[in-house]
Amino acid sequence: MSLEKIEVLLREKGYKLTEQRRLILAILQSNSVPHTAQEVYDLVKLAYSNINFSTIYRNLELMSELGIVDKMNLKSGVSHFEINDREEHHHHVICKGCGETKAIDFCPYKMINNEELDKLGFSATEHKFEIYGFCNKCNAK
Amino acid sequence: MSLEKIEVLLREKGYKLTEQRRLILAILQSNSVPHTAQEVYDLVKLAYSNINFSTIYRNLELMSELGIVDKMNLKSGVSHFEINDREEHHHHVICKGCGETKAIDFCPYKMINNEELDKLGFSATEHKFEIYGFCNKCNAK
DNA sequence: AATATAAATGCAAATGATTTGCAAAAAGGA
DNA sequence: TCCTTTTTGCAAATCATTTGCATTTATATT
Ligand SMILES: [Mn+2]
Ligand SMILES: [Mn+2]
Ligand SMILES: [Zn+2]
Ligand SMILES: [Zn+2]
Repeated sequence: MSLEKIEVLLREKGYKLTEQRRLILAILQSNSVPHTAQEVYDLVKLAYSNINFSTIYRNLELMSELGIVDKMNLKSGVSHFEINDREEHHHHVICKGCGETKAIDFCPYKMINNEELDKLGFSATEHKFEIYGFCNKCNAK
Repeated sequence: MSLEKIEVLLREKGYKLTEQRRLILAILQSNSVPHTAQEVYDLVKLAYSNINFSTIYRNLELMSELGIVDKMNLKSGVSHFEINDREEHHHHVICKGCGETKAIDFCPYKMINNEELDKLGFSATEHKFEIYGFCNKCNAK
């Protein structure tokens, strides 16, 4: 999603595009991998030393409600946030050594047959698929 | 896994099968769905009112390291623990209304072709797959 | 440009889940 | 029974995240 599109989306709902929001988005857009709130905070702080943690959290939360970012609970229990660029969602491979993540294109949800869910009387809204392991760097050690 | 097997497994590693551990296991075995530490605590407390939270946490953690229970981070960020009965692992459907979970047999990992992971230079150790939505009860409301 | 109003921020304190240090208690073997 | 090691309960600490509130900022209106 382009910054312009995001701005429109915010405006529509009565939200404003502040400097802080711009910076948070810039971070997320520059490297499209999942970041923790802490990581976003540290990086934003370089350009805007007065930034506060609650601003980071409030905005990541807001943007994830608006669908601008994806919020995900990886193994650790700490939330990770990633910009929602592509029109197709994707899943990840996560290194337990260094934390590096890579996108994978395979989506298991497309494989599942809806009868199985119907049988359970369940209407699905979302799903999560992640593979954990070690990247080649961490494997070598 | 039977209680006897579990006891052997603990003993082998120099651990003891205490009353508290027995009770925690009994809870997890009686209803084989994911429970939070809080839920386990509340239920154990009925039979052993002096039980402490740290005992619950320490043991759930230990048992998950030993593979006796599965520890999972569902959407909420609160850890859930489930006994590791079956010899085949399984995945879950989780109701966002009432929190009820149901097992599903479909495992996406079996579908993925290893070339894709090899290309990423990644050696996989585990994976997570969950479907979120609403059960028929919660849907009706 | 000055003013008005709602939204956003920084700060400090609260929260909730989980972890830790430590002294006392319990388990199991000698 | 005695000894050694593990386990427990308790209280306090930690870590991520959230909240209340006074102040500041963004933007629309005059
Ligand atoms: Mn991604
Ligand atoms: Mn299950
Ligand atoms: Zn998918
Ligand atoms: Zn699987």
